[in-house]
Amino acid sequence: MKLEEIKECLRKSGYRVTPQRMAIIRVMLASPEHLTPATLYKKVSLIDPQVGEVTVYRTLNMLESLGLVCLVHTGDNTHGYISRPAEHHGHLICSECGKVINFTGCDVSGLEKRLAKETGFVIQNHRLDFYGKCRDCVVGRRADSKTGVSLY
Amino acid sequence: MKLEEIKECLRKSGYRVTPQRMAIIRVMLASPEHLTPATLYKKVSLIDPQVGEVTVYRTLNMLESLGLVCLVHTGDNTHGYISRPAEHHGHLICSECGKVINFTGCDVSGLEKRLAKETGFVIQNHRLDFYGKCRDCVVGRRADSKTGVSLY
DNA sequence: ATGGTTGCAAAGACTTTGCAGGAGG
DNA sequence: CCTCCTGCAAAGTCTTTGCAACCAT
Repeated sequence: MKLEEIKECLRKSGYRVTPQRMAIIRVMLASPEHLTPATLYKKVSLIDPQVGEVTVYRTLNMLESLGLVCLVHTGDNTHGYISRPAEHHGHLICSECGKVINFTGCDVSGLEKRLAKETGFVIQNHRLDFYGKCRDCVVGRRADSKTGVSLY
Repeated sequence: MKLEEIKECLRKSGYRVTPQRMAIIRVMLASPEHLTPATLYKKVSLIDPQVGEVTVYRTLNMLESLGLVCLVHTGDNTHGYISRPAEHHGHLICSECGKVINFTGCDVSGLEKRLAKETGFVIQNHRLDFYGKCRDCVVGRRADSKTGVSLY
């Protein structure tokens, strides 16, 4: 999703477009990997030291309620957010460095129908995540994406 | 998994079998739904008021590291644990009352192979969760499983 | 102008840790 | 008997809230 579209989405939903929010969204869009609130805050601070950590939390909550970002759980009781592509997708999560790769084409509609029938659930959404080690971590090079604060 | 098997598993792993741990495990086995640490603590307190909340946390961490319980995320930044059946399974999570139903037969091996090839990931595990409303919540009756402290 | 937003500080919720006494093997 | 375990309290971490000033519209 483009920055302009997101601005439109905010305005339409009655939210204001502020420099802080734009800085946060810009960092999210530029990051292929998931970002914890703390990491996001550090990255945002690099491009706009004026943004407070509280605003990061508030903005993330707002973006999630609008469906513009997506919550990703990474196994060890931590979680991060990633900007949501237009279509439904799943995640490939590296348990070593925390890298998250999106993928599409997770067709589970057959299973979904079966489960709805068997359980009476009205299914609204699903999440399919794979956990493992990414190429870099398998060969030993340790990507620093978890702790690093580089902007991209 | 049966209580006796779990005892065996603890002993084999060098952990001791204590009344506190048994009380916690018994509650987990008796609960079809996921339990947050706080809820689990309340339920355990009903059958053994001597067990401290800290022990619940420590025991959950131990059980998870042994793979005997399974962490379930329930959307709104909360999480719970559920005892893990022998075979791999996914979850059907009710966003209304928090009920969790396990299901099996989530065959995603084709997708898994494709992703491993495309990304170089070594995939070790996956999680497939469906979110929606359970039969009870759809028809309006509100199950009290989220806040209730009844033992079963 | 005016009502949503921000940053600070503080409170709140959740989880882990240090330590002395106690219990399992 | 030795080591691991427990409970308490305290500390630590993460997230939310109250409030006055600020700013987008």
